[in-house]
Amino acid sequence: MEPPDKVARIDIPKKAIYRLSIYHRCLQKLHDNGVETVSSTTLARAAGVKPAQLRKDLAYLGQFGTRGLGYPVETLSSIMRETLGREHLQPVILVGAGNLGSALLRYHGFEKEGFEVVAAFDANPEAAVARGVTIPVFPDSELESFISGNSVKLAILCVPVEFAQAVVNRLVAAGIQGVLNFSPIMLEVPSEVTVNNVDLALELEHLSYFIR
Amino acid sequence: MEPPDKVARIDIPKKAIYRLSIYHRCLQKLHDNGVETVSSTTLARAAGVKPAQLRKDLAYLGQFGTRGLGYPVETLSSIMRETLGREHLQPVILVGAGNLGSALLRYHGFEKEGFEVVAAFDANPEAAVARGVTIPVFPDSELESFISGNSVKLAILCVPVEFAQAVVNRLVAAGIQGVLNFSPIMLEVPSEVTVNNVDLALELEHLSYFIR
DNA sequence: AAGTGTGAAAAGTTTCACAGCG
DNA sequence: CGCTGTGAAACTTTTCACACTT
Repeated sequence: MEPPDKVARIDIPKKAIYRLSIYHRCLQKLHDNGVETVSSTTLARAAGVKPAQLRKDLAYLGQFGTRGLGYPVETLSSIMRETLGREHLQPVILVGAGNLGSALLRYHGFEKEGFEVVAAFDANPEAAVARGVTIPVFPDSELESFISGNSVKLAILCVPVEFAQAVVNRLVAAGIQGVLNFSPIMLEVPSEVTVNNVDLALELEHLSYFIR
Repeated sequence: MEPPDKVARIDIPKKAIYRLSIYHRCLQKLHDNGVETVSSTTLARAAGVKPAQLRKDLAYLGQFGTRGLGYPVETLSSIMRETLGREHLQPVILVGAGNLGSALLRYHGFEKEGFEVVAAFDANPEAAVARGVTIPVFPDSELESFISGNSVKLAILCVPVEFAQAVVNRLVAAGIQGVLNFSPIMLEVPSEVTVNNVDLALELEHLSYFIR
């Protein structure tokens, strides 16, 4: 028995999904500038990809272009918002408001792109507040009740590496379905949960390979 | 005329290089625990990959395993340190000590993995110092002289998105060869310069696609 | 003339399966 | 026997080239 999954989603290649988010961002900028139509060549240049790849990626969403003219910015933008699951504002929680975690909270880089970080959790909430965090910081014992009470599905994980697996287990048990993990560790989660790793030291190490 | 490039480097697949860094980290941990030999199955599990892939990846470095036994932790570790360009401590600068930049400086996640952030640059150095940054923060006018004077090759870029391209142009002109870019923009650089993007909002957007 | 949509070729990556060595 | 090293197969992703539409 196949799950009654939402349309199309199954066949879009993983890497294409990343690019769709980039296109989405470019389209928003074009829309803000009053542009109504854009060609694959122009949008591809803005996104840093080849025109053919852009067209192939957009084709996963359906046929929205007009030959000889290009793509309608507004239409494409809302189709993508829907496909990417961004029609509704997603609440996000942050777990581990230490050095990095509290920095991300003050950074507000997520809010700018339309995500609302609604609460943070830490073993020591007072310390986080003292670091200048303005959103509510709760003791981590309240994690489970907050997640289920507020139907939170996304979490940003910034706890020290030795606690990461234990904490993610609790998050998953409480209903979290997507985790942005900043710990340098491969978390083990059930297959229905998605983990994205942001490993800063790894990125630097990768760079150091390419410098002569 | 081919450049007299260092051995092997040319044929290692891009994605394998990321994994080599992960293996390197796992090997260091094993070494700290006094383990002398490790099998592909064990190391693969620690790194979160399949044994066959691990063996294929390690084979890019040469033949170091002993059949029936496994790989020598110490030897492999130093081969990898060399291949990844980590024999010598690489100095790194950070440009843009605002909210995110100064947070990364206080985080010390890079130092833990053996990179030394030697200086930071900002249009307003005093503000960064006030944020509790302890390494020297210079006005950005001193970027060029510092980079060439100290042979810096790696930079972490945390300036606001509208300045990112202009700043990276200066970095490249001054001799920077690798950039860890936190701005949500595709930077244009000459092909001999490597840019790694860390786009936090993009990662969240990617997650929101996968949650039901 | 300009620009999309798409099959088919090419390139890149992962997995398999097993020969061969210690 | 256990475990590496690897050629070949399978799979995924990118690029090309051009028919087709406005």
